[in-house]
Amino acid sequence: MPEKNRTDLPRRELTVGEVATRSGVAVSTLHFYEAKGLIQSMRSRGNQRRYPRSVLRRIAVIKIAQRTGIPLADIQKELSALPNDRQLLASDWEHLSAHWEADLNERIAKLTALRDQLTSCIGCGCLSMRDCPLRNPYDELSEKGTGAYLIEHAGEEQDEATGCNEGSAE
Amino acid sequence: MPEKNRTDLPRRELTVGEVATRSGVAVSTLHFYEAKGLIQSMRSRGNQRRYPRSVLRRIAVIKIAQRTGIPLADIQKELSALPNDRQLLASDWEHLSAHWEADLNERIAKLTALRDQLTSCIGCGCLSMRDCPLRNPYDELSEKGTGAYLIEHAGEEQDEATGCNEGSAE
DNA sequence: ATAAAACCTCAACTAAAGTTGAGGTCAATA
DNA sequence: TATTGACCTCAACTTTAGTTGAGGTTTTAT
Repeated sequence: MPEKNRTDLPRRELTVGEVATRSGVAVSTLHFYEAKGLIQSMRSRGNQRRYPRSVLRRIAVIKIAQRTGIPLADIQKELSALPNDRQLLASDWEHLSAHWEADLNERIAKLTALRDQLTSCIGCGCLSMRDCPLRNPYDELSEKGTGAYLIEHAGEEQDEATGCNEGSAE
Repeated sequence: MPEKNRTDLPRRELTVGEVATRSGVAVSTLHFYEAKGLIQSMRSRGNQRRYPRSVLRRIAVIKIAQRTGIPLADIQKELSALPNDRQLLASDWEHLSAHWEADLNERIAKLTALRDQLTSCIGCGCLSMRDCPLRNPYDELSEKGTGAYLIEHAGEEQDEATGCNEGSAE
């Protein structure tokens, strides 16, 4: 029966193991987050990690951001760009969460648009390069300049001009 | 000026390069997809890949599925589980797209729930393990039995019972 | 016939987000 | 005090979705 009282003074610093169980992330992940600059730790004389309780809040924020689909590198940037850099204030949370909410909304809008196109194309199945909205992802295009549009439309004139519902006309 | 007429008989088999430009994916990606069993090719006497035109439709379907967030391995499974396995019929598309639509809807619902929680928590920021809906992702839980719930709630009684809006109470 | 463009294979590399293991140290308890 | 569980570092491995490069062959056009 490990993880016992451990001199349970009301408010001590936490060990990695304690942070791990209380936050629900693995010890190796805490090491990893530290290496990536997402969290910091103090060390005991014996070089073991010791965390202030505020790290739990920080990890909670990281996990929420991840759920919204933000990559760790971006989370790190935003956390470290905070005025103070260490403690997460309520105002920080307000700032971050508002930002992430906007991000989430964008991704939801994108997926919803895709879903609607898919819905309207289920009965069709033409996938025509010219006519099918599924084949013309302009939104993708504007979000990153891959040049996909130009590539996808090269040779368009004489190719793939299949009518709707032709099945497998090969 | 490469990629010229190349004996432009009305309907020939396509080379990798042609498939690449017409589908908008790189040649290396076509190799990769073939290695993963997502597409197949015939070979010329000189061992070069030759594709039937139907491969363009197949790639279109793969790309759409990817946009919805389906991993390639799953796409491969679904494509290879098709009655016929080679040509994509309109009925196949109907089947696949209906399935993916359901999948998409689920993901949209999840993100929307998260967004709503985020919205309601922006002004709060308590992130309380006990009270904050953002900290209790039951949906995640039911989708994969990570045991996150139990871990996240271990030691709940005496810890992290922070009230709302306490800022950084460290 | 020959040069250039396109193609081939195979191995190695990339990025993200971690996990696993080896070899060794620290700390709390019996 | 000794043991055991927790901890340390560092390197290597995992997965997904590809990309890059080396070294060599095939096609096509001139």
